[in-house]
Amino acid sequence: MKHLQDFRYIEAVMRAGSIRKAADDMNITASALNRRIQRFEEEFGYDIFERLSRGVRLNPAGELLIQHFRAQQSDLRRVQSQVADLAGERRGHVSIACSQALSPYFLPSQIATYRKDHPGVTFGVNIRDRANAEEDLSSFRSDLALVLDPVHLVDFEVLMAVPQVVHAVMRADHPLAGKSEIRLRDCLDYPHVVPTAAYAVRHIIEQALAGASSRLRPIIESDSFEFMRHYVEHENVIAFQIPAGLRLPRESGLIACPISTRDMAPGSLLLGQMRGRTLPIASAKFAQALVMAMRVFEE
Amino acid sequence: MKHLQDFRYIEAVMRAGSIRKAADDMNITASALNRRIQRFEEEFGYDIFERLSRGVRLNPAGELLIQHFRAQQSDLRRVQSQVADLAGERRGHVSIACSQALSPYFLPSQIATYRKDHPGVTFGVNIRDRANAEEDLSSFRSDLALVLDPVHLVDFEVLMAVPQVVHAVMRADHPLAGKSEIRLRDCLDYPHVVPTAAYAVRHIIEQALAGASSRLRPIIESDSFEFMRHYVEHENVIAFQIPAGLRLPRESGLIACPISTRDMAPGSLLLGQMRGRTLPIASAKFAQALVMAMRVFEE
DNA sequence: AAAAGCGATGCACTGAATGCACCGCTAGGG
DNA sequence: CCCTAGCGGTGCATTCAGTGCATCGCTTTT
Repeated sequence: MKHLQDFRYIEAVMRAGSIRKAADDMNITASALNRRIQRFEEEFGYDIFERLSRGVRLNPAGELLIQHFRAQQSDLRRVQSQVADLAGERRGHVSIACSQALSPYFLPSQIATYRKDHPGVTFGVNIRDRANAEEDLSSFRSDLALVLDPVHLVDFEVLMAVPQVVHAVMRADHPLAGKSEIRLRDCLDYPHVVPTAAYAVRHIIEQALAGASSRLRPIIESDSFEFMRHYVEHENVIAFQIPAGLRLPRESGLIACPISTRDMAPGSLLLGQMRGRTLPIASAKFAQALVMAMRVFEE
Repeated sequence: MKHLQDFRYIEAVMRAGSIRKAADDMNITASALNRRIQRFEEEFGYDIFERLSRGVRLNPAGELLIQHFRAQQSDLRRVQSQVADLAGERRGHVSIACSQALSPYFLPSQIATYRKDHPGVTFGVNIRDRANAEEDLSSFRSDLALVLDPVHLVDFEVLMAVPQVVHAVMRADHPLAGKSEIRLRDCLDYPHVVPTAAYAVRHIIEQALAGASSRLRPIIESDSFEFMRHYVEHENVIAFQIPAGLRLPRESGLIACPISTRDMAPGSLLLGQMRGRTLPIASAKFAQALVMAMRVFEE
């Protein structure tokens, strides 16, 4: 869309940090780009860049403006999607930021199910940790976010929330296997692997241990749940995961067992969007489908 | 802002109903305008006008697009206002749609009070009946609406609500004067003047009389509360008004007396904005001040 | 002191947007 | 039944806003 050209240039300058570099990126001369920005600032009424000796940087006014442009661009896509819908095309694109835990089973199966009914809809899946997912929403990079215990909750409008009790994952021949629930301190007596601090599961465990006498003594810290789950198959250790991130068929030889809620508060798996935003048709419909799917985790 | 030029042209065509008329209005040739619109439709991906033999008309896609443009334009004003605010200019513009009842006393005094502290803020006051006020919000013509019993409440986000018992206004020498509250049927035994059907006060009275044996026999129907209040000074009749629309000093010789709530449900005076919209700083601040002022009508 | 990198600006040029003239079509009226 | 008025659409010449080039003045780095 041509009327957003200025925005594209401004964003390029913001990214590049200098007009000349941005001009190079955008295949235009620095002088032309410079004048575009000067003209825009004049029309807008205020400078949006502060001129430094080594380039330029957005000032607070510019930050506000970028946010406006992003919202506007996203809303235009929503309008186009709605128009496509009433033109009977049934197309659309859904972008979703989600926690790593959901990437192997939950989200793929949900998307596959949805695409059976809506083959024209395409998806963008961005794996983000609990802090970054919200930023994805507010910068309009993702329409939806599916996150365990997000950090700030500003700009995060909750569409659905379900509790997720952390489970201990172990081999079926582990001494603790077979119980209906496990105490956290029992887990710590055995070798265990835990996620790094960026992950909600780690955060929940740390919270549970705050003030307690026991401490984590992980033999492995990892930022990959996939790695940890597979490691359990090799060494008889305990890993931790939430139900929505699990699918353990009998032949895998692994079992999952809930940690007692006496020891540990359940996490909250939240589906959310940017506060106040009207989602494109496709994203809104998919969010609806996710809400239905999440009901299985409700008590 | 130059990047909204296409929008201005599209809106002009929508208003004029034909490209040629719009071209005339916008001081451009019809061919240039025609091509701008064709180019835009191509970029956008869908036609936004249906071509009739006597001109053009927005199709549903166009309606959606216009709504998008209006929201975008309004949001750009908000950004400019916020930038002005952080530039220390403390300027801004507040547009408010309000019921006629509030135009003589309540709103002027509120605005005057506000402008004492914020002399840089300008105002646009649009008198609208209870149906039109909401349309003003959703087309972004007004930032705020202060309305008695609005009709639809779609897109209307309530910021504050206070009850308003309809009062009978009469001369101090009227037979009914001096009571602490009046029954509605007693009013009807005396000559009375009522607002026309577009007004909430009339609607409340009609609702109260639905199914009752008494009926309105107004000697005058008017769409001006100002006229009716002054008419009471000339002929000893009863008029109706809400407290927020009244200010009757002793020397006016008029008194107001509440109609018994046994006869008539109180109306609701609502302050609202377009649902989900982020208001410009100035409007949000003024809304806050109005909310405080409306508290005096709370029970 | 020199070099490198930056934003700003004067000047000539180019191409996208415009204006003009005209086409084909439809609705409404004599 | 034709005829005219009004409409959207289009080919072509023209114009001016946007661009590229060269260069300036400045700051930072070497």
